[in-house]
Amino acid sequence: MNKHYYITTPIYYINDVPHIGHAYTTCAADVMARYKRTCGYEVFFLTGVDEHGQKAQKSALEQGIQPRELADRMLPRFVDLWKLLSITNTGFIRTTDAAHRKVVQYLFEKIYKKGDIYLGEYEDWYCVPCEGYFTELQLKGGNCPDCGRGVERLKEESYFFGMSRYGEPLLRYLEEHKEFVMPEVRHNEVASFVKGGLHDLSISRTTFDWGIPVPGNPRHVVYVWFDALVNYLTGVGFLSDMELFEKFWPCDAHLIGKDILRFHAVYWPSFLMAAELPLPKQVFAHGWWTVEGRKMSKSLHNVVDPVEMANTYGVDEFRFFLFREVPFGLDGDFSRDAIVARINGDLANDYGNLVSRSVNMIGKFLAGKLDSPGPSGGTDSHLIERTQALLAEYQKEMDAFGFYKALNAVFDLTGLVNKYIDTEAPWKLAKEDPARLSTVLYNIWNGVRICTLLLYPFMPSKTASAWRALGINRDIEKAAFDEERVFYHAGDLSPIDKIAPLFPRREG
RNA sequence: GGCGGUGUAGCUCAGACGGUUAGAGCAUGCGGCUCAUAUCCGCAGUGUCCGGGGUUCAAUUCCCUGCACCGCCA
Repeated sequence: MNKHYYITTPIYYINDVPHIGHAYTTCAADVMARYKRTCGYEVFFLTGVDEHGQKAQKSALEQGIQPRELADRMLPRFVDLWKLLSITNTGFIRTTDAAHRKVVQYLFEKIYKKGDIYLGEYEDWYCVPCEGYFTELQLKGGNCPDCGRGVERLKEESYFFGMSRYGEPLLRYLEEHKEFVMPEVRHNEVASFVKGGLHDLSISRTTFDWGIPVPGNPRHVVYVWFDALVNYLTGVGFLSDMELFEKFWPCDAHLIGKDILRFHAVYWPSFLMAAELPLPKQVFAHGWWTVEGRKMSKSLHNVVDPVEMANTYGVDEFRFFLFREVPFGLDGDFSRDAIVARINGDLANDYGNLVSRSVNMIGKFLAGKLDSPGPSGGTDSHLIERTQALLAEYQKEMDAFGFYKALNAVFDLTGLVNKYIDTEAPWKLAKEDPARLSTVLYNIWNGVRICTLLLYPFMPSKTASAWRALGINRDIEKAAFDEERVFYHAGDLSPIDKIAPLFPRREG
């Protein structure tokens, strides 16, 4: 196999309780991973957890346990969630992995020896919960501009990364690679930030020790972001399995929330340039979810729990909603009304009902067995041509993380097939024209099959049921896009009979 | 304060290198079918395309300006 695709999520902070935002990024990566597999790519899909840092150390201390033990306890929250949400990651990294420590130290040392890391002194206002320094100007009323809590004056010896000298090369890279940061708004933000000039970056801490020690100076631990970003290398075998690494690096896409754009689009490429490693092809920053029109926050008690959503509405329905409701990259609003409307409208009425009526007609009118098609007429060609056009659109959008538009194309297709059924009226043909009937049902079967194929990355389990109901014995997870995209007559189908409603309608 | 974006049907949004009746989905109303999860298909709408000015034979689409909201930075 020579087509490779490497996609990542951020590593999630072990202290966090997983919410819709975590689920969003990870599901997006999963949708892309599944899609790329159907397109014949060998996919490496990495996610994981970030365990280091002052905040985790503090929590552990409060609970009277070691930070590592805290991490062990919290880990299942993420691992179990990904299992629940049908996530097909092929790699999972913990920043406490020995292999990771080795990579972080290796790179630190390499960049140090090169002269891009030097020892200096850092002084500024520091917010402990946010683990961030702020300048006098950034403070809001003397407090942390992010969380509003108090800050303390801190001075520490620190290693600095000479990021200032990477401003120019980075700017050039941004100009030559318009797709490096997506969507375009984010690209512009990054470019204007870099144009403003980059400062050297403090990349070690001495105020706590829960982290990776700086090689040769264990009083320092490596700054969390240096530690965290490097996971993208460790996770594909850098140093430990260079064959794997060579196959997948540079990364095709880092998926992130827009809040961590700067780390990924400025710091990370600078680190990589300093380490003389190729830069990732794309950083894609998606938007935030509000809840019933309001910002999601602990204090408002409106944090959306993905486990509850999956249990209440179904895993596939939840996944689908995330990408159907809002263009990927923009902010969106989550509400129970909205997800119910999507389930009833798109899934029950449009797609689900289409599957039901199609399967049922083949069962009822053809005794469950499809014949090869007879001569085609104008409506048939129209159906086939439009389907191919929509497929092309779907593919173009999927390749660029245009999930929303890709799904629009899918629902244009369900509309097209529903309309074809209406105009051809197989229930009449059953009485009047059996030859034409088998051609029409053959076309319908193909249309529904293609809808199902296109929905598979979003709803792996429901589409697998539909696939089986269509009589297909092959596993939908192994379906090859290029084989399945055409109308064909399959000789090896199981009898097609009935299907229980895939998506029962819900009360508001 | 600097840079960037957005403002179009009740709601969410698409769109026009300037040019005949400005679009889609949802919601609403009416009609049709009966294979199907009372589902599907068709029809009907409604809009000072944010305000003001300019360029032009012609602007909602281009330019300037004002207002509102949003993002990034300081």
